[in-house]
Amino acid sequence: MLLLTVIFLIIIIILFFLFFCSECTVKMVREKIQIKKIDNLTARQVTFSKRRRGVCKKAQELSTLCDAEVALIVFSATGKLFHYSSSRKIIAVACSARCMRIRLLRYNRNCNRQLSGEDLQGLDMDELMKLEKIVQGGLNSVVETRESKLLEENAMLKQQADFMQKSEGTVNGIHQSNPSECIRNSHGYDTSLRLGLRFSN
Amino acid sequence: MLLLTVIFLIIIIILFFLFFCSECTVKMVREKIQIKKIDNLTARQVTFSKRRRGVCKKAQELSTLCDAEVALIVFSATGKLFHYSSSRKIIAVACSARCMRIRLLRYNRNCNRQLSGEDLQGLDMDELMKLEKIVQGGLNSVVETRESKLLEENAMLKQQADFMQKSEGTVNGIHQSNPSECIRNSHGYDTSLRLGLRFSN
DNA sequence: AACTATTTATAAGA
DNA sequence: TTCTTATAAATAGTT
Repeated sequence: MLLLTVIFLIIIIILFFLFFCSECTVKMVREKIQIKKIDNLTARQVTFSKRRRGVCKKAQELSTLCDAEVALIVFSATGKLFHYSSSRKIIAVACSARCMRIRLLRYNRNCNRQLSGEDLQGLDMDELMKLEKIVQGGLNSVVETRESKLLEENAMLKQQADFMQKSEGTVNGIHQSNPSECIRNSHGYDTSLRLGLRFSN
Repeated sequence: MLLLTVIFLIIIIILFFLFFCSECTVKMVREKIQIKKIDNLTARQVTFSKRRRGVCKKAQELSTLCDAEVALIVFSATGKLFHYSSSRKIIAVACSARCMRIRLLRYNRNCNRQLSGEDLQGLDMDELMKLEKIVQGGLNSVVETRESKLLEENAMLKQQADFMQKSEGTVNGIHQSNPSECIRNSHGYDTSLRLGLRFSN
């Protein structure tokens, strides 16, 4: 009887020991990370690889579960492009809307100077939220005055082309040297791409 | 002594009971979900709201931790737009690249017909991965022949405008009726936006 | 909107 | 890079 009691006591003690031991190691082994730039290059690259896949998966799931259209665009610090889009149209829609806005801005301003590279850089989705009203108010005038605006439009397009050509071959101001290294996405495509655009913060 | 032993036995039994009880309820209370469209409308909307915030947070974290440029664009099933972008440029870069590609395709094809709505819908990021080579091979000819192509370019732009105007006010083929309902993003902006574009699958 | 039991993502280490 | 493990984080179901 005494022996039995001792055995049970030992079992209880072992259980408590295991419990508290794991409690202690919790805080030793892994702390929650701070959301700030990871200093160590290797760790940053590993985390990028893991989390990029994680975000992409989440985006896909959101699209499938909730019948939503989702597009995700990621440029690594080395200038590689990765993307996911739930349908072929979502990027086209966003870009068409943005192109519309650029052109409508020009009409509404009655501005004759050429659109500069800086103007192009400053336009993004943050400004798209005002698109609807601008489209409603400005589209008719676009159509009505388009004949007299042909050259103006083309000046803008030409400037866009020049802007891209000027920065050709540099990303983050550094010439890329390893074009063959690439990662394939979930569709099996090579999405590694040097965009040929300056991309500074 | 006997009493003590019995007490320990009872403790052990209770522990095991609790253990197995929780094991059983595991499979009762929550199964892992299948990644397919959620049938119930309310559940789908709730999940959309939760997961959209989740993906957006993940995108932000990826950008901060790994020094990457990230853009996320989400259209809900009702046509509302939500987005996150780590810098003001990433969408502009993607759109500029896409616009370049549309125009270069036209030059390379030596095609005189007007770009149709279908052509616009078919172009997206999947094709952007080939951009660099096209830019390298085609940009010079763009600049050289631009004078004779002014009208052709404008035909394309005009067609884009018409395409947007034709579908004005409908998303997924359904007229929206609640323009005032909106959700603010992390920047505090109203990103709810009816794009005025047909958006079918 | 809040809770919580569970699944999922992922940091650290190998 | 990929695997494992243990913890942190996200979230499905419920209230």
